[in-house]
Amino acid sequence: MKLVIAEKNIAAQKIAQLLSDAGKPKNDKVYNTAVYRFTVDGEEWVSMGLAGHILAPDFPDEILFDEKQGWYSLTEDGEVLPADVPDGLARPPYESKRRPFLPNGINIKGWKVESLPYLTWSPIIKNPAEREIIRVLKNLAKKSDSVIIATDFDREGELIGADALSMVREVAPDVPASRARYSALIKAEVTAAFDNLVELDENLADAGESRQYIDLIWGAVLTRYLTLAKFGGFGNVRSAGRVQTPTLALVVERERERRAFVPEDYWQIRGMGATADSEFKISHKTPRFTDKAAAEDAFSHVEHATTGTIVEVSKRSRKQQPPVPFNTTSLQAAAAAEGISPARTMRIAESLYMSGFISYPRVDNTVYPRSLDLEGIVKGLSSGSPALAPVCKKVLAGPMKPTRGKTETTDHPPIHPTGQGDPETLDGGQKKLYNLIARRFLATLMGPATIENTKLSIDVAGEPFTATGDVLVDPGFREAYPYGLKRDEQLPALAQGDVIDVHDIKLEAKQTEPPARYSQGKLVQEMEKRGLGTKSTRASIIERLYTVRYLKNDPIEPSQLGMAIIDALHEFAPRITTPEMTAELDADMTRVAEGKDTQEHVVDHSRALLAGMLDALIEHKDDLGEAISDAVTADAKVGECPKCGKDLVMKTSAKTRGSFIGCMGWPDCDVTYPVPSGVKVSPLEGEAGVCPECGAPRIKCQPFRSKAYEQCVNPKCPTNFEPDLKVGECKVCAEAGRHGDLIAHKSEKSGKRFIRCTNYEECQVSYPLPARGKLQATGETCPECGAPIVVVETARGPWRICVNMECPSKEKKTTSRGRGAAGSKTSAAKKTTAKKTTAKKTAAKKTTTKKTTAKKSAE
DNA sequence: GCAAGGTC
Repeated sequence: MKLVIAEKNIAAQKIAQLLSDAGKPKNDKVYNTAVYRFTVDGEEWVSMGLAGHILAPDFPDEILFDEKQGWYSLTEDGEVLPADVPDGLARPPYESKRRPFLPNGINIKGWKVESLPYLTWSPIIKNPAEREIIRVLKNLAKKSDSVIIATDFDREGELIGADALSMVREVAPDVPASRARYSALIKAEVTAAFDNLVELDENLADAGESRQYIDLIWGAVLTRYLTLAKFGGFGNVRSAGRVQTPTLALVVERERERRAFVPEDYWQIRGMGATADSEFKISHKTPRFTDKAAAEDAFSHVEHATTGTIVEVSKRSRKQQPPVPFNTTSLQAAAAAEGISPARTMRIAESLYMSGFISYPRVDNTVYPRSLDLEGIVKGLSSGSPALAPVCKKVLAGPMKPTRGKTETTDHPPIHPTGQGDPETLDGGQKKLYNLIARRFLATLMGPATIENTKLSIDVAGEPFTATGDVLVDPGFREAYPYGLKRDEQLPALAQGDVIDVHDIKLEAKQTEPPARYSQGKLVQEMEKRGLGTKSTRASIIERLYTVRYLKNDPIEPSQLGMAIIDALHEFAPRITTPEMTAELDADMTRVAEGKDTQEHVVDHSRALLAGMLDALIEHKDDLGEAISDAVTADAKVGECPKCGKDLVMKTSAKTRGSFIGCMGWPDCDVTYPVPSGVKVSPLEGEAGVCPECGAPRIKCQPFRSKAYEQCVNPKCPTNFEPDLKVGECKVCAEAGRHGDLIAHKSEKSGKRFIRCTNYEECQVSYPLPARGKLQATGETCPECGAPIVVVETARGPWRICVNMECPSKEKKTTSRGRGAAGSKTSAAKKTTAKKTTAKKTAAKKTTTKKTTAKKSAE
C-alpha cells in the first residue's frame, strides 16, 4: 500500500479523486479521521490529510542550567543527567558584561526574569500537537510499503511534511519516502507531480523550522519579560512577537500622528437650492476658504440671497469597473466594511467552506483558473438563491468575461461560492458573508457600471456656486454588488438661464482633520503591504492584540498599555518593533533553503541579537514596570470622583468577580457605581465621559451582537430615568367620564419601565417603555390611536414614539425605519420574534446537518 | 501562562 500525506483533508480528498484509476475513491475512517482509499494502476493507495503542523516547538520540561556542567536534567530520583542539547548550546549561556549573577540550577520552565538569559539559549524540543492525527499517521505508515509527502508546495508545507515524516520514521524507520510537489489541485499538475517524485527538501524544512524557533524564542523571552516587569495576576499576559508587535506599532504610530496633528481653520459657504418640486445642496465654488476675511466677504454678498441663476449645466459620465475576485485579504477588507471583523470573517468563512457553500478561504490568488466552471456555479446560484436568480440570468446571457486581480498563484482558486447548498439554511452572520461572496463572484463576471455626473454652475448674487449630482444610469455589475455604492443624488432637470430659489446659506467654520485611524480591514491590508503575517494569521493576530488589551474600539485605538509597550520595546528591543525583523528573517530563511547557511547558525545569530538586548531590558525592568502600571491605571480610569476628585476606575470585586466602578480614594472615599453585567463596558473620553446632569462618569456599553449605547453610571441620575413623569392623560378614563393621569414608572425588581394610569384598577391602561434612554413628555397625542407621544433620548439621538405598541402607525414605521422602529416593539412582540428566529435557526441547523450527512454518505 | 504558522 502507498500512503499519501497531504497538508489538509481537502487536499487528500482531491488527490485521491485525481489519481484514482476509475470511479470515486472510497471514503474511509481511521479512528474518526477521514482517509481516502483508491487504486492506481491496480495498486492500493490511501491518502490522509494532516491539520497543518502536527508538532509544536517548545522548551523542554525540567531542563536546568549549571555554571559548571552546562545544561542538565534531573531524573525522578534526583540523579543529574547531561541534557541532550545541540553542540551550539554547550557554550556559556549568557555573554553579559557582568558575570552571571544567578545561583546554579536555573529552571527555564519557571517564569523568572533571572532565567530569561538562559531561556534565550535553551534547547528546543518538538511536542506532538495533533495526537489523533499522529496516531492515524503511524497506524497507516506501519502498513505501507512507501510514503509520499504531498503537503503544500511552500516553506511551511515542507516543514509540515518533514515533521510528518519524522513521525512515520518512529514506526517505520526504513520505509521509502518521497515528495510530490504540485502547485495546483488540478489533474495535470497532480499527475505530473506523482510521476516525477522527488526527495523531501531538508534545507527548505530547516528554513521553516528556523522560523519556528526564532519566533518562539523572541516571543517567549519578551512576553515573559513584559509580563514579569509588572505582574498583573494570572490572565494578564503582556505579549510580544515578530508580527504582533510591529502591527501594534503601526497603530501607535498613527495615534501619535493624530496627536501631533495641528488642525488648520477653514471656512465653507453652503446652502440649499430649490425648484418647485425638489431640493438639493449647493456650495460655493471655492470649497475651502483658508482666508477668513475672503470667506466673510463672499458670504456678505449671498447671506440674504433668495434666488440664483444657472450659468452652466455640464454632464459627464464615468465608468466604474467591476471588482476583481476575492482573496483572503480583500474578503476581510470588504467584510470589515460591512461590520464583520477579519477574525469573525475567517470563522464564518471556515464554516461556510466546511459545509460546502464556498471554496477554500485561505488564498492569495485573485485570478480564476481556466478549469473553474463559472457557468455551472452561476447556474447553481440561480437555482439556490431566488434573490440572485434574476441577476444570474443576466450573467448567463452575457459574454461572461471574468475580471482578474494582480496576484496570480495556482494553489487555490479565488474565494467563490460553489453554487451548492441552500442559503436559506444559513444563520445571520453566515448569510451576510455568503451573500457578499456570492454577489462579488457575480460582479466579477459582469460589465462596468456607468455613473452620470451632473454639475450645475450657479450665480448667486455675483458669487459662483455649484451643485453636483451622481446618478447610476447603467448599473452593470452594481446590480449584483451594491456594497459601498453611494446613494443617487438626483438634480432636477435645469437649463442655462433658469432661475432657482436658494435658502439657508450659511458660513461654516471648520478645521482640517488628522489622519484617520485604521479600521480592522485597513490594518489587515497594511500588514499585507508590509509583509507582516500571512493570509492565515493576520486576522487572529489583530484579535490577539485586542484580547491582551493593547487595542480598543473600531476604528482602532491603542490603549495606554499598548503605547507603553511600544515605547519600552522601541527603546530597549527595537528589532521586535519593526517589519524589518520579518524581512531579515525571510532573507535568512532563503539562505538556509538554498544551503548557503545553516539552521544552527541563523538561529544562534538571532539568539545572540536577543541576548544583546537583555542586559538593557533587565536593567530597566523597574522603570518599565512603573510605566506599565501607570498605563493600566490610566486605561481603567473612567472619570473623576464627584465627591473627592480622585480617579474613578473600573475594578473587579474579589468576592463576586463582577466589575464595578470605584474611587481610587478608597477607603477614605466610598463612592462606587454598579456596572451593567453582560455587556462590554468602556470609558468615554473628554466631555462625553462626564454626565452633565449629575457629574458621574458616562460609559459606553457594548452588548453581545447588538448596538452599543452610552449611559451615565449613576442609577439615580435623571438621565437614566425620570420617575413619576406625567406623560399624558388617560383616554379610556376620559371616555368613561373620569380623570386619569398616565405616569411613567420603573419596577424596583425587574428594572423594567412602563407607563400606567393612576386609575389602573379601573381602566387597566398600561404601556411598556424602552429599557434605556431619558424620557420626555411632549403633551402630544398620537393622531392614529390617541395614546401619548414621548421622546426617548437614545445613543443615536432623540426618538419620538407613540407609546401604544398596538398602534397602527407602528407597522408603517417598521418598514420605513428598519431597526429604529423594530426597537419599539413591545417586549411581548419581541419575545414572539425571538422565538420565531430561534425556531427558524434550529430548523436551519437541522437541515444543514441532514444535508451534510446525506452528502457525505452519498460520497 | 509565551509566538507564528498551519488547519479542524
